[in-house]
Amino acid sequence: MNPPTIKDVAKAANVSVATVSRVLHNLDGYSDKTKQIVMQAVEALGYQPNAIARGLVNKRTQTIGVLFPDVSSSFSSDILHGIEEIAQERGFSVIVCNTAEEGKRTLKYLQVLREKQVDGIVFTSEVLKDEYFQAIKDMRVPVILVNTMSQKHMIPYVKVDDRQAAYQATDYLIQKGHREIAMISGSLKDQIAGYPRLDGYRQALADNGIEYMESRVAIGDFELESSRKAMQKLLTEAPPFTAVFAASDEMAIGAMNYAMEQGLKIPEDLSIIGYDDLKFARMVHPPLTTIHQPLTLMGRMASEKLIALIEDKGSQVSSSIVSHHLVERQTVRSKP
Amino acid sequence: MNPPTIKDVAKAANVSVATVSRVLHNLDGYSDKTKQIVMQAVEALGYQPNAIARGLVNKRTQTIGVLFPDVSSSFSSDILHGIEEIAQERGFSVIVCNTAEEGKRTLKYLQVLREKQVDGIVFTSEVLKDEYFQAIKDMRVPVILVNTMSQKHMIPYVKVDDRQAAYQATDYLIQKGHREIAMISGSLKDQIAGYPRLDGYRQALADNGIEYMESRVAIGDFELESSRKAMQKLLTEAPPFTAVFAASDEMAIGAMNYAMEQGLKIPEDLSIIGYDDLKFARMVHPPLTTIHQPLTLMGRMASEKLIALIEDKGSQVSSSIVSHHLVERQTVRSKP
DNA sequence: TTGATTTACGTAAACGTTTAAGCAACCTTA
DNA sequence: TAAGGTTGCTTAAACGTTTACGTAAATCAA
Repeated sequence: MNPPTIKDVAKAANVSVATVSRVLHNLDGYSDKTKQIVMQAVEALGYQPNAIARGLVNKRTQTIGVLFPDVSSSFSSDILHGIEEIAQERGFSVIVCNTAEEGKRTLKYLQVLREKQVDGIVFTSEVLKDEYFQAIKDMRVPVILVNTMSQKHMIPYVKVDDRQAAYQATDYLIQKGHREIAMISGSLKDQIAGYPRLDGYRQALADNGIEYMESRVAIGDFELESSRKAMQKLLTEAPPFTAVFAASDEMAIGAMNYAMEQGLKIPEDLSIIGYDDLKFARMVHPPLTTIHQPLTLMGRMASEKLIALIEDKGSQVSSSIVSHHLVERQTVRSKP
Repeated sequence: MNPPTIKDVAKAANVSVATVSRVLHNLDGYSDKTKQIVMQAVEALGYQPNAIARGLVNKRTQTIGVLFPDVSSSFSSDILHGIEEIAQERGFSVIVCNTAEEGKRTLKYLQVLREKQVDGIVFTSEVLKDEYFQAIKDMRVPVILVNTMSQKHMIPYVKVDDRQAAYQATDYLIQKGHREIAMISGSLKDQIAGYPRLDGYRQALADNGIEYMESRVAIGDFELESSRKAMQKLLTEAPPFTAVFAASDEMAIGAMNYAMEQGLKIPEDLSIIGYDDLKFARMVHPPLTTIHQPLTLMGRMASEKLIALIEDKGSQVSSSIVSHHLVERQTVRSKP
């Protein structure tokens, strides 16, 4: 009635469970004949190993936990895709956790992951608060950061160089002949995707001898609605500009839509460049020129690193700054 | 050195493990004083239960597996979000599986889920092949279908009525005064999102006394590129039309972009209605009028049903046809 | 032939829980 | 006071594996 266990197989094959276990694992210590018999019994009973029991003795679950601020975002799910791909290749399962950016939920999830004895954790797109760090440290499993990093703790991470990418985006606009360039930034308190991108923008202006004007930067929250407002503000209050660098694709698109509604033509009247290259960047019209972040690749890399740490404790893995690149589509025009 | 176990707690509190287990589970059979002592020991040692050991004896892992054809799609990740939300509320973890629509991968994943002793499975957006069904049946855990169903097997599912939704989309165009209506459909072999939607379209035409013309339907694969081609074909080969119903948002957007590139104005020259209401439907310009599928809700419902089946075997849960609705944005105009 | 080595197993402990069964001490009740 | 109940525990088996250790038989070397 119950699923057959290794004992049932042993009984059926008239050997001990140790022998069954050994043939199942391709160890040695049995004759070819016994191997045949055991295999037949396995077949006949339809035996499937129980990973829970195995996990108990091995202290390994072949499972990793992944935390996202919002699993349903295009951003997160691309990363997840990469993580899952490698994990599955290497025989690991992944438990997804949606933190909703809430500390309580996050901590609760960390506890669940601990109780479930996951072998490692990847933590994405949020700042690693001290309490999270402590919780993870307590559970003594490796952790990899994706699209975030920690100054305070030496934890391997995978991310692009936001400052440099923002620099490049801005510089591109400048090379295209623009000199009055506005920016729609995320919160400056955001040490990952906020401040550094603004800083890259500022640096690019400086290096090209263009004055930085605070009145030309508006702050959003990386999402659509906020950037419509930001755009409205820029259009009414800022000194004139011919191009905008938005710190996320979603904000770029919000800005673009608002501008179009105001009768501006993109890119004829206004050039826009985004950041992320999410799937919908190429779906909008005109398709968005933007900074590409290789999210799936980042997920894969994180998975690789994590599994390396799990399988070879002792080994040190380093952080990776992955290379972004600018993808030219149709929202930026050359200014004569 | 090793994490403390229930035995360590027992030793520290000078009681048996059974007693510790009971106070941890709020059963009775101990005095208030012992409870205090045990709790103190738990605190002092920082004891955390081991869910693997627990799973072994309880034959319950509090884990469910979820299979997606493509985890990174906006569609899947919205469903996942809903599933995760309820699961976490009810104390379940979710393992994500990306089948990539490959039979081999799917079967491999089903085996992994079996070995990991998941308590239930949700299977989404793909036809449940016989071999999948057999594998799941063999593992004797409940399963819920989302955005798909099985004629052959009685398995509870959660989905919208595709035929009816397509009917409604088409009928809406007709009510808006259109009579020459093209359709960009998915593959007619697709028994879920392909044929039924075409059929709904056809039925709506018929009910309004409009002739169905095969030359006005083009076939795509639900994705962007295919619908550009489909649109091109319609524009060059089909009898003139004033509106298009696309069987997915992504196809609607591809069609829309192609039309705009050809100089058509949306919705002045051509009305378009989509299907899905994915996140980017409101991001494009003009924002897409479309059929809303409540994906997150569907995920939640699936989770609820699955957990009900897990917790109360014996109980029968029914399928749900969830209600879609049409969301009016700006890609359809009233024809005078 | 003898002793050593190898082969082919079996035995049993261990992993960290839950829980049925048992039991001593105390409390009722008649 | 004896029989029965209750309270507050402990003991030990069980869940399904892995694996260190033991051992009998077969093989080998000298």
